[in-house]
Amino acid sequence: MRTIIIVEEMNKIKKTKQREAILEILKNTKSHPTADEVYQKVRQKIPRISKGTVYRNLKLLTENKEVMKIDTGGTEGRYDARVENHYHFRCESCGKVFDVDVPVDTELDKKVSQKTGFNITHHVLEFRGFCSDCQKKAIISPSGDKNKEEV
Amino acid sequence: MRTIIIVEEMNKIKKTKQREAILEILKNTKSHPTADEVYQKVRQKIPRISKGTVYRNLKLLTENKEVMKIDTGGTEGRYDARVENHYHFRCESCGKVFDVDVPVDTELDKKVSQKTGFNITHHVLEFRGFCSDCQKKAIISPSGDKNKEEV
DNA sequence: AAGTAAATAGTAATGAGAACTATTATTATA
DNA sequence: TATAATAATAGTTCTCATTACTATTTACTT
Ligand SMILES: [Mn+2]
Ligand SMILES: [Mn+2]
Ligand SMILES: [Zn+2]
Ligand SMILES: [Zn+2]
Repeated sequence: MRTIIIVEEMNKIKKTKQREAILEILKNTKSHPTADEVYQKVRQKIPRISKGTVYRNLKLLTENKEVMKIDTGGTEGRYDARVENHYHFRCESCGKVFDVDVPVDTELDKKVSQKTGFNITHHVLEFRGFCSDCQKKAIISPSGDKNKEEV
Repeated sequence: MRTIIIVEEMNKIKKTKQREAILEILKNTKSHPTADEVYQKVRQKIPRISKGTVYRNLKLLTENKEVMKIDTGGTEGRYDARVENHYHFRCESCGKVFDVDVPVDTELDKKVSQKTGFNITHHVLEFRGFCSDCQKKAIISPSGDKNKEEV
């Protein structure tokens, strides 16, 4: 009787056109789309793709670090093919998310690690406010008008 | 016929023991509880309180800036009676959230505002990694054991 | 070409949170 | 204090993002 040690019993990941299409879409957009937005886009190429497939592959791609999930700001996750750590800005009016290209402060992680004793792997930084478009659109309503009433 | 101008037709907020109990709980904890955790806690004082009441009041208190909602890190919102901006650390193993007391970099907001043209009101910063407890608990499994197999 | 295991489409289930509604509690007023 | 007005509650249903399930299809191995 021979003894065989199987060193690695790895799950083999098969290449599919669905997953490739999803990755391609994320590589070609800067808008940080939600799962549903990715779904709408990929349907143009693969009309019979199911939403479950989109979710499953977004998760897989995230686990494999081929894309990153932005989990800040409420309910919907957003996806980003730019996988190295970087910062974002989220408009509190329209909800759009933009890249903010200032250097990532890795020293801060070390500093806080020292101070707190936590093992810090990274940090997530999101700026909030109003984007250029929403600033333009903002209409200052005449003071009090809404709640004035004649009796 | 007299003309009366009602300058302000304000929604009057009534004081309730439910809302006061919720606020009290948040003021007396540092653990950044979820809505459900607040619900479990407040039931000890008001057993017949409903979950909807907890959600509604957490929203109201957040709108009134008496508490703040932490909306980073996935699905569940967490609540914090410390309302001035400050940073957090989230353990990626147990999910606990801790305060990180380093000064908030408001200059960064100005800098990014200038650079991008966004009207930035604030930023949200969350450190990620493993808390002290989870570092201790971590057991390094003998290399490959899990996937070794005898045939 | 045949065998296998992973991935898919389609559908059902889950779970956080919001909406709805009849009843109750709080505040204003006579 | 009694009465009236209306905000808030309890309990329930609904919504919506995401995951789980399952029979069928597809990709890779031999
Ligand atoms: Mn990005
Ligand atoms: Mn805090
Ligand atoms: Zn905007
Ligand atoms: Zn932990």
